Amino acid sequence: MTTRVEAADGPLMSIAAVQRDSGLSKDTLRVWERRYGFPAPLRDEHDERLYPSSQVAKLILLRRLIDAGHRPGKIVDLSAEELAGLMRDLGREPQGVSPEAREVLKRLEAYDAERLRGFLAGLVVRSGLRAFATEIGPALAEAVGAAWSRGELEIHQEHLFTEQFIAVLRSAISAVLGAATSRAHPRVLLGTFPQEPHALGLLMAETMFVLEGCACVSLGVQTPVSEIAAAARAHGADILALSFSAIVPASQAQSGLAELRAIAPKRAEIWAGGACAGLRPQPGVLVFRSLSDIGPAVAAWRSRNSGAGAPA
Amino acid sequence: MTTRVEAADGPLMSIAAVQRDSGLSKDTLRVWERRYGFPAPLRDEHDERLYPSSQVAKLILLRRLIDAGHRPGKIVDLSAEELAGLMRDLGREPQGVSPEAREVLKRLEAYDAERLRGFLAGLVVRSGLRAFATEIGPALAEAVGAAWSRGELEIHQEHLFTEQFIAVLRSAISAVLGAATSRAHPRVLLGTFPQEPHALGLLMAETMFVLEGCACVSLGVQTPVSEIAAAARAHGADILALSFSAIVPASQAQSGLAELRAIAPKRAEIWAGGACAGLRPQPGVLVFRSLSDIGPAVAAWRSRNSGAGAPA
DNA sequence: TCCGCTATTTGTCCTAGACAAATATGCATG
DNA sequence: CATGCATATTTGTCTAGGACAAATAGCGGA
Repeated sequence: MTTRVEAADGPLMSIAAVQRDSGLSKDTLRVWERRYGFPAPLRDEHDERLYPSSQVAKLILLRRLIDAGHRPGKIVDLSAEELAGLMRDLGREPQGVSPEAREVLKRLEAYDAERLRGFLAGLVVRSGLRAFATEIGPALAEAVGAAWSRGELEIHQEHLFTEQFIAVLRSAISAVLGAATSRAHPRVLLGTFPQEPHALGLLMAETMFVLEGCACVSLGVQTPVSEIAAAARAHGADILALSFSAIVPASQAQSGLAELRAIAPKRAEIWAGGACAGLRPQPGVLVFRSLSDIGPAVAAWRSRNSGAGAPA
Repeated sequence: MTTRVEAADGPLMSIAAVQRDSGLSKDTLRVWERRYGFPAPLRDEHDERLYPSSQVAKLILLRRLIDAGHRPGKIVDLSAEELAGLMRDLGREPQGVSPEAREVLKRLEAYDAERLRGFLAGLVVRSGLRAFATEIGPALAEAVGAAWSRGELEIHQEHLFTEQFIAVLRSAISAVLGAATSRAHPRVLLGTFPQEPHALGLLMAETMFVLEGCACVSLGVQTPVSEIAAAARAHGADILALSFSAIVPASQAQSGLAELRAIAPKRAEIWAGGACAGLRPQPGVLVFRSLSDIGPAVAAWRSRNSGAGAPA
């Protein structure tokens, strides 16, 4: 009755394509349809679901709001306008963005990659790499994320920011690396679990370790737990540093850490950190709330292990 | 009857964890069990599958062989030894590896990240960035991939190689970038589809465009098709460059390209390339078989569009 | 205000059948 | 002998609704 004809509002997508673009699993898409009546895809001649892009757009919006703490049942029936309103409330900054963040957002809106990169590089030079990696950089990343949830930026602009940020951090790291550190201690192995595709947190952590003069090896993102343990043996790592962004469910982070602790060499400490909310310490696993804690922790490690290469 | 007791050979994994580590979908895991009798996971008290790590290891091996062209039904019943034999046949290099590749493999086996990076950086300096990005680099990547299929390297060593390779390429790119290119033409937007997490091919392509003096903006990996189109408008892109590794099913690459062609600005050309086997040209989409074709293609673009900023 | 218990919500897992898409095979033709 | 095409097989993804664990909210008491 009230169902307006929605066909022909753009291409129709299969459930697999919607899973890709929305990040909601096929199971979830089907169970929402059963429970809430949304999404309500069309069907092809073989009864397979075909999602109009308007519904996909709403699903993506719902996904963002759920990640931010809303519950599916409460918001699934809201209209597109109401959802947009929630998004705006969400990204409202606590106490105004910094002038640096304003500048970054301006560059992103103009889609000016080159100046954005120059600006970020300038920030590193002016404030120093340490302050950039611990304070300024994370604040910028958060401001960009917030602007995105407010709907002021599109995903591709966030991608653009991430790319430039990574480029700037990488080149700063290799500049610091000039002073060789291969025989330094502690030997740090960095990585993320397979669920975690975000390289930015990992790179900021690497920056901190490099600044402390540690011997760093990064495995990059999405390394299976068993491989991290194997790499730890091969590298003779003293510390395994794992990065978790907010998208990783705390439960998965915890169980992954427990598994890693079980199979990693005993002499290697496990240090975990990142924006993931429910991250808690467990036996043999340290949790870092802030990147600036890494420096003191490395110093503490060194005084603990000052006797020899191997701990007591 | 012949089922040996396999419990307690390491931690047991849920179907979701196996999907992560093996890359086989839950649906596939269940249907293989039904059809071939493998895998044959244990069950917990709620009848949920629990995979012993020996079976997961075999699944990962099967996955690699299938990616390389074997058929599931033919190899699923083979023993671990027979599968290992197939892997070795697979990775047999056509005509011996280069001395450079030997050096790289040696460094990887010793897990010596720092020297590996130094060696790669030295190669760039000695042979020049162009030769490195088109010839030497891809050959090294292939040699590492082959060594991995032969079972001589572990995944974490491949990760390590990729990390160092990316670091070296990035710093070379930013060195070239010193000469500002923001107002240069063509304006190139680079990215990959959501199915494609590999950054390396994209980075090599970016290197080529930067060397040609194009104004490059990379969105990084895994950008949804609709966002690539939106970014193309914002950036005023002349060329959209998409990278596809072998893991992307050709069908998905083709349909994604068709969709992109439909929604991207008409004035933007679409250039696709990479190791993906079934990649074929389609109306409005050029396919590049080799990175070294990029240079001439850019020159051709320039002579086509020499009149004004906008094409005819 | 904080903690612990119970109720509700929500995502994931289950089965087994169906069929599309991808690949292989057989056969005819140049 | 190679090449193209039609048919057969293999393989992955989709379907349904029920079940239940895990996550979260709400309530009551200290």
